[in-house]
Amino acid sequence: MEPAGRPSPPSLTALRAFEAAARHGGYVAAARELNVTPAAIGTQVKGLEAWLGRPLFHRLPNGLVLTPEGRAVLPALSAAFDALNGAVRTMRAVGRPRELTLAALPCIAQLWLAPRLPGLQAAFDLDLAILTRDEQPDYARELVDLGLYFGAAAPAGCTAVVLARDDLFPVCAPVLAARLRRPADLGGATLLHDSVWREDWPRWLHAHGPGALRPAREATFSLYGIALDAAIAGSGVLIGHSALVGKLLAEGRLVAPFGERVVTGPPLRLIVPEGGDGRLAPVVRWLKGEGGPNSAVPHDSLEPEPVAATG
Amino acid sequence: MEPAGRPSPPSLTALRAFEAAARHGGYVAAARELNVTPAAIGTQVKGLEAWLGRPLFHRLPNGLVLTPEGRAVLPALSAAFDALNGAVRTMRAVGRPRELTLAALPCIAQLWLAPRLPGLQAAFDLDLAILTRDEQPDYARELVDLGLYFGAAAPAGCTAVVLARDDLFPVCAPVLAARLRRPADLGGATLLHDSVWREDWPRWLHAHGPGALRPAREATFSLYGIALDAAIAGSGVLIGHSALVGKLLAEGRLVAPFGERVVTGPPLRLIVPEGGDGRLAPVVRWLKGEGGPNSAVPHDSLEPEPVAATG
DNA sequence: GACGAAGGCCAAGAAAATCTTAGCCTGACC
DNA sequence: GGTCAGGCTAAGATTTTCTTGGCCTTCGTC
Repeated sequence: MEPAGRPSPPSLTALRAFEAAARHGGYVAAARELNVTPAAIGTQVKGLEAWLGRPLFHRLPNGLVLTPEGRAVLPALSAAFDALNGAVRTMRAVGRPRELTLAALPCIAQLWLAPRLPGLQAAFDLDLAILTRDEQPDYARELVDLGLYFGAAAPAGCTAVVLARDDLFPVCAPVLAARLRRPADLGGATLLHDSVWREDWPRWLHAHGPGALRPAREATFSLYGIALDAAIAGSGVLIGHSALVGKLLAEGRLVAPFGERVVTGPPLRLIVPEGGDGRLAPVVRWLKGEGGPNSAVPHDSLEPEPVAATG
Repeated sequence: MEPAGRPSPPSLTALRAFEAAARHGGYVAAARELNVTPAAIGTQVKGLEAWLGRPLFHRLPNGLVLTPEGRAVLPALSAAFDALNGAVRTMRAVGRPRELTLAALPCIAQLWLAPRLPGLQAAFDLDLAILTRDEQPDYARELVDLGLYFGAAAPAGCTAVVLARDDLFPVCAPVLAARLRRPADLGGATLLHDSVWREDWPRWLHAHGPGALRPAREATFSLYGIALDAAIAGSGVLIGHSALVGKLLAEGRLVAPFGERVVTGPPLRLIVPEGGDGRLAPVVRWLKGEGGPNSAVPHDSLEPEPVAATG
């Protein structure tokens, strides 16, 4: 019953499943994007191949590779779905002009964005939806108007505005700082880690630390915000991100015992999907204005120099 | 459960239903295009409006009118679906390079195309699918590679090649022709009609007929091919279309009793959707070559003049 | 002014598409 | 050689989508 002859088009679901699988090079990733199981993707792709009458993927033992046919149609398909998603985006923007969806790293949402939310809402009368996600969303596919992430470059199809440079340096509660005069003193302290930023301490120590450091204790937190709370509570020393801890430093709840010794990470960027509606521009401008003054880094010497993107 | 907050996109089905409804300006037409019932379209559109949070159509007593929101998003949506359909078209072309789908008016399929099919298949080794439809398909939406219709102009998004001019004139079996020396003689004959070409006789009579004609009898057929069979059988006089009856005239099975008295209708055109794959070009060329010689009109005076495409 | 056709709306149930679960298989990698 | 990741399949469940049938309004016709 498969070569029915009637040129009834394949289902849109199948096309979308194939497009996602082809773009990601695998069912698992495609399934994640579409919020289904890999088996569902596989079924749809198989159906599409049946409709076509020939395979779209070579099933190699270690994964999928597009056939020439598949490779030939993927660009057009992807472009079409991008257009479709763009249409949906403008549709929502037209339908709910006051709604704005922001995606951000959880810690950015908590530490950078949250304090600025009242001001943002006061300035624009917006209904804000905050989406906290560890990975940047696919702006072409998801209904996200803006993103807030650390990154060296803008994702494809987006422009990016640097909101604040990001310098990494140890921070701790004032009571602990008294005992920390030189990096070597960290040997007697508890080092606090964030699980997704495991490299923060190694990077800083590599640049500024004593040769071999064996800290007294270590603790790892799955959320940077919690780690910061622990640091404030005096539990140990955490690597602070200047873009996020500026306010806490200004308030004196945290101090930077080795203030001038920093390493520089990718800056905090505001990601603006291209082709967005005009109502975004003032918001972008406002957020950009917020970036500078309020995220004050504690070292004047670092301020004037504009940040260059690193590979 | 409708304002869920999660920006999950609307279903592709709903988008497609809305797009079709907006394009056609009504659920009924959209339902026809998508092969569902109007109620299904209505449900989907309602769901999309619920997702959006505001209506896309004004429900006026006499029909639907797009709201400003709807009007704002329609172009982008239509373009996206056009792109999607284009992608599917190239997909199928890539997957089955030997397959070609031709849409044609039933009478054209029977009288013009059928005799040429063997030659076409011999020339190109194609798997042909013939789709007979009274109305031209929407080439951007349906998997149709070529169309054969009478028409004054090419549909939007298509180019057209004139295959043959179309002149209308009475035809009948030779035995009947003896009694028809002047148009006034038609008063004693049976006039054969085609139900979709009801205007053929009036048009011809208006141009060439006697003032007031009361034919002896009339008969109407729902298919032109059947009407032609009736004419061949001597049942009456039919308006012949030069593009379709050339062969029958050449064989002598029909004659044109008032040969030089014709009215000209829209020419027979080959419709070529733009953006088609390259494999179409030779087929178009072949069909164009077929148009001239084989569709011989019975009057030499008409032959030499080449037909120019009209706007 | 009654009537029928056309078009849209709705609710309930049917049908179909889609998705998940669970188990199997493969090659890759330690 | 065990484990893991990724793809395949079948069967059954779930969700989405569609149809049916009835109601309502308007419009054009007689």
